[in-house]
Amino acid sequence: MPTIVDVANRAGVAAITVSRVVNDSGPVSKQVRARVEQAIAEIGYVPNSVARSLRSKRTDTIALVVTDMTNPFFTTVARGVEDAASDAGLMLIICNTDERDADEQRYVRMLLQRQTDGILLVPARQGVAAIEQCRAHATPVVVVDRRLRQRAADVVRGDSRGGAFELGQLLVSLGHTRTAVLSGPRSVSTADDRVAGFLQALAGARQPDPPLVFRGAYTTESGRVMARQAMSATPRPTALFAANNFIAIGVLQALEEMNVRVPEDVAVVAFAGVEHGLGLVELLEEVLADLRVPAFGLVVHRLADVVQQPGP
Amino acid sequence: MPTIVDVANRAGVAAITVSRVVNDSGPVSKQVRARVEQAIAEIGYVPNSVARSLRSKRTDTIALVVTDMTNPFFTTVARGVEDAASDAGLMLIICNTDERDADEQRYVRMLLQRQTDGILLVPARQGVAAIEQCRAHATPVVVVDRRLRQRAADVVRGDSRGGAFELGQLLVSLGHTRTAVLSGPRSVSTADDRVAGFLQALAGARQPDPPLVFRGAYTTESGRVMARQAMSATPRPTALFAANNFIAIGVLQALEEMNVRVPEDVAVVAFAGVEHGLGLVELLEEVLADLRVPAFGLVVHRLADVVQQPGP
DNA sequence: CGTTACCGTGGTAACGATACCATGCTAACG
DNA sequence: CGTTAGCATGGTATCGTTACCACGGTAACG
Repeated sequence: MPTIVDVANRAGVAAITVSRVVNDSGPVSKQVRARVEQAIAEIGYVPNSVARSLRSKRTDTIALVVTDMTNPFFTTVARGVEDAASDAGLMLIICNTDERDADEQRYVRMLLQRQTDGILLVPARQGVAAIEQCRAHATPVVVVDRRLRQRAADVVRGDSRGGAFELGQLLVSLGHTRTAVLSGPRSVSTADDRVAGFLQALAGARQPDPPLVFRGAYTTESGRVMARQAMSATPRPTALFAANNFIAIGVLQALEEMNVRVPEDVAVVAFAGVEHGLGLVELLEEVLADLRVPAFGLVVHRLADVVQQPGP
Repeated sequence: MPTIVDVANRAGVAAITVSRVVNDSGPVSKQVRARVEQAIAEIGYVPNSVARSLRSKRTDTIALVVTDMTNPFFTTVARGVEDAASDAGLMLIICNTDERDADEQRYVRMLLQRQTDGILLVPARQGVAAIEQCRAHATPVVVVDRRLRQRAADVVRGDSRGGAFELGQLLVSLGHTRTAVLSGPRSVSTADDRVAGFLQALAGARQPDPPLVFRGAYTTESGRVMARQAMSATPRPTALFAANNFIAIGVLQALEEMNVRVPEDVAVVAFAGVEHGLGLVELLEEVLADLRVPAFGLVVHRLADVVQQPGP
């Protein structure tokens, strides 16, 4: 593989001059530039970003660590991030943690070793260890789609509580008297917030029977299990609220297996639509646009209702 | 950020010895190993993969270039690839070309500069330029989900023609007499193959009216347009075959807008299910397992019916 | 005309790690 | 006891690029 020195020799200049031509990073006369460009074309020189990164300390690479990129919400987020990254000349590494803390930390460690310029993290739980690692390495992190107990990092997230509140109100307005919320793991902030928002909406409506609360995982399988539990309660719920799309799929599967018709026998609503995430995608695109400039420690948070300010 | 030399100084050994401890790449006595490990812990040393890659010429990074990761088929593929890569200690970069040759080439150029160890490519068209670039750079490429005219690279793909043939047979067996196939762009092999397989199934069934063929893009919008065109043909088709999931969504949207009921008024089938891709995902996982060992020039193709052997 | 200022170019030393070769030392063996 | 083998460790060069500093030359300016 030809190197910058090969180009330099062929063009009869110094390596640094070739570098100036390639990166447009200094003054080069028209003639020399032409000679260098010709030499590059002739020997098929491709600059080596690894060597460049070693000197410049920038890899022009960012990472998105999600729980599962198969979830359409995260797919949409990832696509938005990739578009923005691409516009900024960055490449995107994607990692799936499946909500496992150990994998999250393993990925973050690998990303730090690679000198990734910045990390967008959807923490499995609270992500404290991972965030701490990044901080120690002076690598910018932005937490996506999760609220943090400690204000350890900048956060960009959708409004889980508000969305769940609205869905709860919707069920109330439809006249449902016995509802169940089927949510994700404890200490995952979106799962907590969706339960809280839902219960808040129901609390105002003085129902004869209190809403049922189930906590499982953000998976289809868990959705099935919780749906069966919910439907065997007395009195039987007339409406189910699935806290994410996978749970919703599991719920629908279980109901079909049980020959329960939707919506005739039971109503199902879900915090699932990608539309809930669209604002998030746009926000992330802006985050990335900023990010380009010095680094991305200085993310500007724009929307107070969907965004949590970083700690002091 | 502490370097290997800092660790070495603190432990009172040479840098190379620290390297041996970190990578387990040579004999180190128990005592020295302990001293080094303590020094690493004390100063929080994190190895710099960029420097390592410069010497070792391996980045432990591969890339997946798809047309659109939002497409559930590619999402599934990407997830499978990421799992396999992760098991092999590799990280995964994802790129979206949106079927644009220019973006494909731009991404491949960037990936080559970064010394990516291997590229999984879903070509926008035939991908000749991109494949040629990789070859010139001696970087392994595997083409995914597309048939190539020239046998320029190893290929792993699903059976578009066979799948479409089966769907065609299904419609025939249901008694449909006028069908339409709504497919993707010309010279995209899956789009061509799905038309061909479908027509082949219909050809055996001597229909009163020939099947209609529409070619657009693999997008929702194009699906809507083609659906409207198809439904205004005389005689009106009794069944539509959407060649991918986005076209299928567009078709269903258009039919709803037109107040055409599915399946009462018109049947809709689609080459859309991720299930069509599951075998592909497993194959890719095996490809990656192989890849780990020397590089991945030597991909073993296992399934004659879904795989095309590389040229000599 | 002398000074300042910048343009164009190059030399050299890093960046942080590892490949390669060398060396001292202990253990095993006939 | 001498020789061989191999373990444990280190020195140095190198991967390909860019940061930093230096330097000659020309143009602008008072």
